[in-house]
Amino acid sequence: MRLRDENKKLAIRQKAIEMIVQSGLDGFSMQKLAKAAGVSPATLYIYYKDREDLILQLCREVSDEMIESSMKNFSPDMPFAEGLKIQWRNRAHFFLEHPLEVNFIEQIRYSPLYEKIADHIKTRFSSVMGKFVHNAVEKGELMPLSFEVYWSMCYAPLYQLIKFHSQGSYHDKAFTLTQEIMDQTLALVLKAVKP
Amino acid sequence: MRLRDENKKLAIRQKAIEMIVQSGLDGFSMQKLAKAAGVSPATLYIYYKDREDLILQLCREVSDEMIESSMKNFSPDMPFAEGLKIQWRNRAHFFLEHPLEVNFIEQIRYSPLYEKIADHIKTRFSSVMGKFVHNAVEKGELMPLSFEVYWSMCYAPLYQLIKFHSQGSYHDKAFTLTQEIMDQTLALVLKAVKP
DNA sequence: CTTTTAATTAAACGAACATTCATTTATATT
DNA sequence: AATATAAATGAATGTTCGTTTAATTAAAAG
Repeated sequence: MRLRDENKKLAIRQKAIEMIVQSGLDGFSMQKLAKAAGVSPATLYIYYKDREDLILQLCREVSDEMIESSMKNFSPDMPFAEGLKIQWRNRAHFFLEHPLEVNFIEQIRYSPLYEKIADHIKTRFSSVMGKFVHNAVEKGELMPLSFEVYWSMCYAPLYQLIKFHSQGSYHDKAFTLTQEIMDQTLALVLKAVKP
Repeated sequence: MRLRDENKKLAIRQKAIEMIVQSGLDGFSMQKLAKAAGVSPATLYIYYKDREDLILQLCREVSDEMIESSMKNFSPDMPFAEGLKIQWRNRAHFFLEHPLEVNFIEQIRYSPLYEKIADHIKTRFSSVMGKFVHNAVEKGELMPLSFEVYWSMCYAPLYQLIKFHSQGSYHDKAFTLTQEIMDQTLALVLKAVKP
Protein backbone atom coordinates (compact mmCIF):
# COMPACT_ATOMS: atom_id res chain seq x y z
CA MET A 1 0.00 0.00 0.00
CA ARG A 2 1.04 3.55 -0.53
CA LEU A 3 2.58 5.48 2.39
CA ARG A 4 1.63 8.90 3.61
CA ASP A 5 3.95 11.68 2.57
CA GLU A 6 4.85 13.30 5.88
CA ASN A 7 6.18 16.34 4.05
CA LYS A 8 2.62 16.97 2.92
CA LYS A 9 1.29 16.93 6.44
CA LEU A 10 4.00 19.37 7.53
CA ALA A 11 3.35 21.64 4.57
CA ILE A 12 -0.35 21.67 5.31
CA ARG A 13 0.26 22.51 8.94
CA GLN A 14 2.76 25.24 8.21
CA LYS A 15 0.69 26.94 5.53
CA ALA A 16 -2.48 26.72 7.58
CA ILE A 17 -0.84 28.48 10.51
CA GLU A 18 0.66 31.11 8.24
CA MET A 19 -2.66 31.77 6.55
CA ILE A 20 -4.61 32.05 9.78
CA VAL A 21 -2.05 34.36 11.35
CA GLN A 22 -2.03 36.59 8.29
CA SER A 23 -5.70 36.62 7.35
CA GLY A 24 -7.51 35.36 10.42
CA LEU A 25 -9.85 32.41 10.72
CA ASP A 26 -12.07 34.56 8.60
CA GLY A 27 -9.87 34.48 5.53
CA PHE A 28 -8.87 30.87 5.91
CA SER A 29 -10.32 28.47 3.37
CA MET A 30 -9.63 24.85 2.51
CA GLN A 31 -9.22 25.63 -1.17
CA LYS A 32 -6.64 28.33 -0.58
CA LEU A 33 -4.82 26.12 1.91
CA ALA A 34 -4.69 23.27 -0.58
CA LYS A 35 -3.22 25.54 -3.22
CA ALA A 36 -0.69 27.07 -0.80
CA ALA A 37 0.41 23.67 0.48
CA GLY A 38 0.61 22.26 -3.03
CA VAL A 39 -1.93 19.49 -2.57
CA SER A 40 -5.39 18.73 -3.79
CA PRO A 41 -8.31 19.93 -1.69
CA ALA A 42 -9.36 16.31 -1.34
CA THR A 43 -6.03 15.47 0.28
CA LEU A 44 -6.86 17.70 3.22
CA TYR A 45 -9.77 15.43 3.97
CA ILE A 46 -7.47 12.42 4.25
CA TYR A 47 -5.64 14.05 7.12
CA TYR A 48 -8.52 15.92 8.71
CA LYS A 49 -12.22 15.21 8.99
CA ASP A 50 -13.27 18.73 8.05
CA ARG A 51 -12.23 22.35 8.32
CA GLU A 52 -12.98 22.68 12.00
CA ASP A 53 -11.19 19.45 12.82
CA LEU A 54 -8.12 20.73 11.01
CA ILE A 55 -8.06 23.97 12.97
CA LEU A 56 -8.69 22.32 16.32
CA GLN A 57 -6.19 19.54 15.75
CA LEU A 58 -3.48 22.04 14.85
CA CYS A 59 -4.37 24.12 17.87
CA ARG A 60 -4.13 21.11 20.16
CA GLU A 61 -0.77 20.16 18.68
CA VAL A 62 0.70 23.62 19.05
CA SER A 63 -0.72 24.04 22.55
CA ASP A 64 0.82 20.77 23.61
CA GLU A 65 4.19 21.83 22.24
CA MET A 66 3.89 25.15 24.00
CA ILE A 67 2.98 23.61 27.34
CA GLU A 68 5.68 20.98 27.04
CA SER A 69 8.21 23.66 26.19
CA SER A 70 7.14 25.76 29.18
CA MET A 71 7.91 22.85 31.49
CA LYS A 72 11.48 22.31 30.29
CA ASN A 73 13.94 22.14 33.18
CA PHE A 74 11.00 22.74 35.48
CA SER A 75 9.88 20.75 38.47
CA PRO A 76 6.89 21.51 40.71
CA ASP A 77 9.18 21.02 43.69
CA MET A 78 11.40 23.95 42.83
CA PRO A 79 11.46 27.12 44.89
CA PHE A 80 8.62 29.28 43.64
CA ALA A 81 10.66 32.20 42.36
CA GLU A 82 13.00 29.90 40.47
CA GLY A 83 10.19 27.82 38.98
CA LEU A 84 8.25 30.83 37.81
CA LYS A 85 11.37 32.37 36.31
CA ILE A 86 12.07 29.20 34.35
CA GLN A 87 8.51 29.10 33.08
CA TRP A 88 8.68 32.73 32.00
CA ARG A 89 11.96 32.13 30.20
CA ASN A 90 10.63 29.01 28.53
CA ARG A 91 7.47 30.73 27.37
CA ALA A 92 9.33 33.77 26.08
CA HIS A 93 11.82 31.52 24.36
CA PHE A 94 9.07 29.53 22.69
CA PHE A 95 7.48 32.74 21.51
CA LEU A 96 10.70 34.07 20.06
CA GLU A 97 11.30 30.81 18.23
CA HIS A 98 7.70 30.26 17.17
CA PRO A 99 5.96 33.62 16.88
CA LEU A 100 3.54 32.36 14.24
CA GLU A 101 2.45 29.43 16.38
CA VAL A 102 1.83 31.66 19.38
CA ASN A 103 -0.13 34.16 17.33
CA PHE A 104 -2.14 31.31 15.85
CA ILE A 105 -3.06 29.97 19.27
CA GLU A 106 -4.01 33.39 20.60
CA GLN A 107 -6.40 33.82 17.72
CA ILE A 108 -8.14 30.56 18.52
CA ARG A 109 -7.94 31.39 22.22
CA TYR A 110 -10.17 34.42 21.76
CA SER A 111 -12.62 32.84 19.32
CA PRO A 112 -15.68 30.72 20.07
CA LEU A 113 -13.77 27.69 18.78
CA TYR A 114 -11.66 27.68 21.91
CA GLU A 115 -14.32 26.15 24.10
CA LYS A 116 -14.06 22.98 22.05
CA ILE A 117 -10.48 22.34 23.14
CA ALA A 118 -10.41 24.08 26.51
CA ASP A 119 -10.72 20.79 28.36
CA HIS A 120 -7.85 19.24 26.45
CA ILE A 121 -5.53 22.11 27.28
CA LYS A 122 -6.62 22.27 30.88
CA THR A 123 -5.93 18.57 31.34
CA ARG A 124 -2.48 18.71 29.81
CA PHE A 125 -1.69 21.62 32.00
CA SER A 126 -3.18 21.68 35.44
CA SER A 127 -1.71 18.60 37.08
CA VAL A 128 1.88 19.81 37.23
CA MET A 129 0.84 23.41 37.68
CA GLY A 130 -1.52 22.69 40.55
CA LYS A 131 1.20 20.87 42.43
CA PHE A 132 3.65 23.71 41.89
CA VAL A 133 1.29 26.30 43.31
CA HIS A 134 0.25 24.08 46.20
CA ASN A 135 3.87 23.44 47.16
CA ALA A 136 4.75 27.11 46.97
CA VAL A 137 1.91 28.07 49.28
CA GLU A 138 2.83 25.32 51.74
CA LYS A 139 6.44 26.46 51.81
CA GLY A 140 5.30 30.01 52.47
CA GLU A 141 6.77 31.33 49.22
CA LEU A 142 3.46 32.31 47.69
CA MET A 143 0.30 33.87 49.02
CA PRO A 144 -2.68 31.58 48.99
CA LEU A 145 -4.57 32.58 45.86
CA SER A 146 -7.33 31.08 43.79
CA PHE A 147 -6.10 29.65 40.52
CA GLU A 148 -7.69 32.52 38.61
CA VAL A 149 -6.01 35.23 40.63
CA TYR A 150 -2.75 33.33 40.53
CA TRP A 151 -2.82 33.07 36.77
CA SER A 152 -3.97 36.65 36.31
CA MET A 153 -1.09 37.95 38.41
CA CYS A 154 1.70 35.59 37.43
CA TYR A 155 1.19 34.95 33.72
CA ALA A 156 -1.12 37.56 32.22
CA PRO A 157 1.59 40.26 32.44
CA LEU A 158 4.02 38.10 30.48
CA TYR A 159 1.49 37.37 27.76
CA GLN A 160 0.67 41.05 27.53
CA LEU A 161 4.35 41.84 27.04
CA ILE A 162 4.52 39.22 24.33
CA LYS A 163 1.44 40.70 22.68
CA PHE A 164 2.99 44.16 22.71
CA HIS A 165 6.11 42.79 21.17
CA SER A 166 4.33 40.92 18.41
CA GLN A 167 2.36 43.89 17.15
CA GLY A 168 4.90 46.56 16.48
CA SER A 169 2.41 48.87 14.85
CA TYR A 170 0.66 49.73 18.08
CA HIS A 171 3.31 52.17 19.14
CA ASP A 172 5.50 54.75 17.56
CA LYS A 173 8.59 52.73 18.12
CA ALA A 174 8.50 48.96 18.00
CA PHE A 175 8.57 47.31 21.40
CA THR A 176 11.35 44.77 21.81
CA LEU A 177 10.92 42.21 24.53
CA THR A 178 14.36 42.04 26.10
CA GLN A 179 15.67 39.95 28.95
CA GLU A 180 15.88 43.10 31.06
CA ILE A 181 12.21 43.94 30.59
CA MET A 182 11.17 40.41 31.40
CA ASP A 183 13.33 40.29 34.50
CA GLN A 184 12.01 43.65 35.64
CA THR A 185 8.41 42.61 35.20
CA LEU A 186 8.91 39.22 36.80
CA ALA A 187 10.45 40.93 39.81
CA LEU A 188 7.32 43.05 40.16
CA VAL A 189 5.14 39.97 39.94
CA LEU A 190 7.16 38.14 42.56
CA LYS A 191 7.00 41.14 44.83
CA ALA A 192 3.23 41.17 44.47
CA VAL A 193 2.54 37.54 45.30
CA LYS A 194 5.07 37.07 48.09
CA PRO A 195 3.25 36.41 51.37
CA MET B 1 -36.98 62.93 1.74
CA ARG B 2 -37.15 59.77 3.73
CA LEU B 3 -35.35 59.64 7.08
CA ARG B 4 -33.09 56.91 8.31
CA ASP B 5 -34.68 54.48 10.70
CA GLU B 6 -32.36 54.56 13.68
CA ASN B 7 -33.93 51.39 15.04
CA LYS B 8 -32.55 49.62 12.00
CA LYS B 9 -29.04 50.78 12.66
CA LEU B 10 -29.32 49.66 16.27
CA ALA B 11 -30.74 46.28 15.27
CA ILE B 12 -27.92 45.79 12.79
CA ARG B 13 -25.32 46.66 15.39
CA GLN B 14 -26.80 44.47 18.09
CA LYS B 15 -27.27 41.43 15.88
CA ALA B 16 -23.81 41.79 14.35
CA ILE B 17 -22.19 41.79 17.78
CA GLU B 18 -24.29 38.84 18.91
CA MET B 19 -23.45 36.87 15.80
CA ILE B 20 -19.72 37.52 16.00
CA VAL B 21 -19.57 36.67 19.70
CA GLN B 22 -21.46 33.46 19.13
CA SER B 23 -19.95 32.24 15.87
CA GLY B 24 -16.77 34.24 15.45
CA LEU B 25 -15.73 36.48 12.59
CA ASP B 26 -15.56 33.23 10.73
CA GLY B 27 -19.25 32.51 10.86
CA PHE B 28 -20.35 36.07 10.32
CA SER B 29 -21.95 36.84 6.97
CA MET B 30 -23.78 39.84 5.60
CA GLN B 31 -26.69 37.72 4.45
CA LYS B 32 -27.22 36.12 7.83
CA LEU B 33 -26.86 39.48 9.53
CA ALA B 34 -29.47 41.01 7.24
CA LYS B 35 -31.89 38.23 8.01
CA ALA B 36 -31.24 38.40 11.77
CA ALA B 37 -31.65 42.18 11.85
CA GLY B 38 -34.78 42.04 9.72
CA VAL B 39 -33.48 44.16 6.86
CA SER B 40 -32.52 43.62 3.27
CA PRO B 41 -28.89 42.78 2.55
CA ALA B 42 -28.74 45.91 0.42
CA THR B 43 -29.66 48.02 3.43
CA LEU B 44 -26.42 47.07 5.15
CA TYR B 45 -24.56 48.78 2.34
CA ILE B 46 -26.37 52.03 2.99
CA TYR B 47 -24.92 52.17 6.48
CA TYR B 48 -21.56 50.55 5.81
CA LYS B 49 -19.26 50.48 2.83
CA ASP B 50 -18.63 46.77 3.02
CA ARG B 51 -18.28 43.88 5.44
CA GLU B 52 -14.93 44.95 6.80
CA ASP B 53 -16.07 48.54 7.23
CA LEU B 54 -19.03 47.31 9.24
CA ILE B 55 -16.88 45.25 11.58
CA LEU B 56 -14.27 47.96 12.06
CA GLN B 57 -16.82 50.73 12.56
CA LEU B 58 -18.61 48.71 15.22
CA CYS B 59 -15.31 47.93 16.90
CA ARG B 60 -14.36 51.60 16.95
CA GLU B 61 -17.74 52.54 18.41
CA VAL B 62 -17.61 49.94 21.15
CA SER B 63 -13.99 50.71 21.95
CA ASP B 64 -14.82 54.38 22.31
CA GLU B 65 -17.68 53.58 24.65
CA MET B 66 -15.45 51.32 26.67
CA ILE B 67 -12.68 53.87 26.97
CA GLU B 68 -15.11 56.65 27.80
CA SER B 69 -16.74 54.45 30.41
CA SER B 70 -13.37 53.62 31.95
CA MET B 71 -12.69 57.32 32.48
CA LYS B 72 -15.88 58.05 34.40
CA ASN B 73 -15.22 59.92 37.65
CA PHE B 74 -11.55 59.71 36.77
CA SER B 75 -8.99 62.46 36.57
CA PRO B 76 -5.31 62.11 35.71
CA ASP B 77 -4.53 64.25 38.73
CA MET B 78 -5.93 61.77 41.22
CA PRO B 79 -3.71 59.82 43.60
CA PHE B 80 -2.49 56.81 41.69
CA ALA B 81 -4.09 54.13 43.84
CA GLU B 82 -7.44 55.88 43.73
CA GLY B 83 -7.32 56.50 39.99
CA LEU B 84 -6.38 52.94 39.16
CA LYS B 85 -9.10 51.61 41.43
CA ILE B 86 -11.70 53.76 39.71
CA GLN B 87 -10.52 52.56 36.32
CA TRP B 88 -10.68 48.94 37.40
CA ARG B 89 -14.17 49.41 38.79
CA ASN B 90 -15.30 51.20 35.65
CA ARG B 91 -13.91 48.53 33.38
CA ALA B 92 -15.38 45.71 35.41
CA HIS B 93 -18.68 47.52 35.54
CA PHE B 94 -18.70 48.00 31.78
CA PHE B 95 -17.95 44.34 31.32
CA LEU B 96 -20.74 43.25 33.62
CA GLU B 97 -23.19 45.51 31.83
CA HIS B 98 -21.92 44.78 28.31
CA PRO B 99 -20.37 41.33 28.24
CA LEU B 100 -21.18 40.83 24.58
CA GLU B 101 -19.49 44.05 23.57
CA VAL B 102 -16.35 43.20 25.52
CA ASN B 103 -16.20 39.72 24.05
CA PHE B 104 -16.72 41.21 20.60
CA ILE B 105 -13.82 43.61 21.02
CA GLU B 106 -11.51 40.94 22.36
CA GLN B 107 -12.17 38.87 19.30
CA ILE B 108 -11.18 41.70 17.00
CA ARG B 109 -8.30 42.55 19.33
CA TYR B 110 -6.66 39.21 18.65
CA SER B 111 -7.36 39.07 14.91
CA PRO B 112 -5.39 40.62 12.07
CA LEU B 113 -8.18 43.17 11.63
CA TYR B 114 -7.07 44.92 14.80
CA GLU B 115 -4.11 46.62 13.19
CA LYS B 116 -6.51 48.62 11.06
CA ILE B 117 -7.96 50.40 14.09
CA ALA B 118 -5.06 50.27 16.51
CA ASP B 119 -4.16 53.88 15.83
CA HIS B 120 -7.70 55.08 16.45
CA ILE B 121 -7.88 53.36 19.80
CA LYS B 122 -4.42 54.47 20.82
CA THR B 123 -5.27 58.10 20.05
CA ARG B 124 -8.51 58.05 21.98
CA PHE B 125 -6.72 56.57 24.88
CA SER B 126 -3.18 57.61 25.46
CA SER B 127 -3.48 61.34 26.12
CA VAL B 128 -5.28 61.10 29.46
CA MET B 129 -3.54 57.87 30.37
CA GLY B 130 -0.08 59.21 29.69
CA LYS B 131 -0.68 62.17 31.94
CA PHE B 132 -1.98 59.94 34.74
CA VAL B 133 1.08 57.74 34.70
CA HIS B 134 3.46 60.69 34.41
CA ASN B 135 1.84 62.42 37.38
CA ALA B 136 1.95 59.29 39.50
CA VAL B 137 5.64 58.78 38.84
CA GLU B 138 6.39 62.43 39.62
CA LYS B 139 4.48 62.23 42.90
CA GLY B 140 6.44 59.12 43.83
CA GLU B 141 3.33 56.92 43.90
CA LEU B 142 4.40 54.69 41.02
CA MET B 143 7.66 53.19 39.91
CA PRO B 144 8.97 54.58 36.65
CA LEU B 145 7.92 52.00 34.09
CA SER B 146 7.72 51.88 30.33
CA PHE B 147 4.17 52.05 29.06
CA GLU B 148 4.30 48.40 28.09
CA VAL B 149 5.38 47.18 31.50
CA TYR B 150 2.91 49.53 33.16
CA TRP B 151 0.03 48.16 31.13
CA SER B 152 1.14 44.56 31.52
CA MET B 153 1.25 44.89 35.28
CA CYS B 154 -1.69 47.18 35.96
CA TYR B 155 -4.36 46.10 33.47
CA ALA B 156 -3.53 42.67 32.05
CA PRO B 157 -4.45 40.94 35.33
CA LEU B 158 -7.87 42.57 35.33
CA TYR B 159 -8.58 41.55 31.76
CA GLN B 160 -7.47 38.03 32.53
CA LEU B 161 -9.92 37.89 35.43
CA ILE B 162 -12.64 39.13 33.13
CA LYS B 163 -11.71 36.49 30.58
CA PHE B 164 -11.90 33.76 33.19
CA HIS B 165 -15.28 35.01 34.26
CA SER B 166 -16.70 35.13 30.76
CA GLN B 167 -15.85 31.55 29.88
CA GLY B 168 -17.34 29.46 32.57
CA SER B 169 -16.55 26.20 30.85
CA TYR B 170 -12.83 26.46 31.45
CA HIS B 171 -13.12 25.29 35.02
CA ASP B 172 -15.08 22.77 36.96
CA LYS B 173 -16.99 25.45 38.76
CA ALA B 174 -17.83 28.72 37.08
CA PHE B 175 -15.63 31.61 38.14
CA THR B 176 -17.56 34.61 39.41
CA LEU B 177 -15.77 37.92 39.34
CA THR B 178 -16.70 39.44 42.69
CA GLN B 179 -15.75 42.74 44.23
CA GLU B 180 -13.60 40.87 46.74
CA ILE B 181 -11.55 39.16 44.06
CA MET B 182 -11.05 42.42 42.21
CA ASP B 183 -10.01 44.27 45.34
CA GLN B 184 -7.63 41.49 46.30
CA THR B 185 -5.99 41.45 42.88
CA LEU B 186 -5.78 45.22 42.67
CA ALA B 187 -4.06 45.28 46.04
CA LEU B 188 -1.44 42.89 44.70
CA VAL B 189 -0.93 45.05 41.65
CA LEU B 190 -0.54 48.20 43.72
CA LYS B 191 1.94 46.47 45.97
CA ALA B 192 3.96 45.47 42.92
CA VAL B 193 4.25 48.89 41.31
CA LYS B 194 4.73 50.99 44.42
CA PRO B 195 8.22 52.55 44.37
C1' DC C 1 5.54 -9.72 -11.55
C1' DT C 2 0.81 -9.35 -9.67
C1' DT C 3 -2.31 -8.13 -6.37
C1' DT C 4 -3.95 -5.26 -2.98
C1' DT C 5 -4.68 -1.21 -0.59
C1' DA C 6 -4.38 3.25 0.78
C1' DA C 7 -2.75 7.83 -0.76
C1' DT C 8 -3.66 11.26 -3.99
C1' DT C 9 -5.88 13.79 -7.29
C1' DA C 10 -8.76 16.62 -10.85
C1' DA C 11 -13.11 17.79 -11.49
C1' DA C 12 -17.36 18.82 -9.92
C1' DC C 13 -21.28 19.54 -6.50
C1' DG C 14 -24.79 22.56 -4.40
C1' DA C 15 -24.73 26.03 -0.95
C1' DA C 16 -23.48 30.23 0.74
C1' DC C 17 -20.93 34.26 0.04
C1' DA C 18 -20.35 39.70 -0.68
C1' DT C 19 -22.11 42.94 -3.38
C1' DT C 20 -25.03 45.43 -6.90
C1' DC C 21 -29.03 47.13 -9.40
C1' DA C 22 -33.52 48.43 -10.76
C1' DT C 23 -37.37 49.51 -8.30
C1' DT C 24 -40.42 50.91 -4.64
C1' DT C 25 -41.42 53.44 -0.35
C1' DA C 26 -41.67 57.11 2.88
C1' DT C 27 -41.29 61.76 4.13
C1' DA C 28 -39.68 66.74 4.20
C1' DT C 29 -40.31 70.54 1.37
C1' DT C 30 -42.77 73.21 -1.92
C1' DA D 1 -51.54 67.63 -3.51
C1' DA D 2 -47.29 67.38 -6.13
C1' DT D 3 -42.40 67.01 -6.20
C1' DA D 4 -37.91 65.71 -4.87
C1' DT D 5 -34.83 62.82 -2.54
C1' DA D 6 -32.79 59.51 0.07
C1' DA D 7 -34.02 55.16 2.50
C1' DA D 8 -35.10 50.61 1.73
C1' DT D 9 -35.74 46.55 -0.77
C1' DG D 10 -36.07 41.74 -3.46
C1' DA D 11 -33.89 39.58 -6.80
C1' DA D 12 -29.95 38.49 -9.17
C1' DT D 13 -24.87 38.81 -10.04
C1' DG D 14 -20.58 36.04 -10.40
C1' DT D 15 -17.46 34.11 -7.06
C1' DT D 16 -15.78 31.27 -3.62
C1' DC D 17 -16.84 28.13 -0.17
C1' DG D 18 -16.47 23.17 2.07
C1' DT D 19 -16.84 18.81 0.67
C1' DT D 20 -17.41 14.57 -2.36
C1' DT D 21 -16.71 11.30 -6.03
C1' DA D 22 -14.65 8.56 -9.42
C1' DA D 23 -10.37 7.70 -11.29
C1' DT D 24 -5.31 7.30 -10.85
C1' DT D 25 -0.93 6.45 -8.57
C1' DA D 26 2.50 4.46 -5.65
C1' DA D 27 4.26 1.05 -2.96
C1' DA D 28 3.87 -2.88 0.46
C1' DA D 29 2.68 -7.79 0.47
C1' DG D 30 2.08 -12.12 -1.91
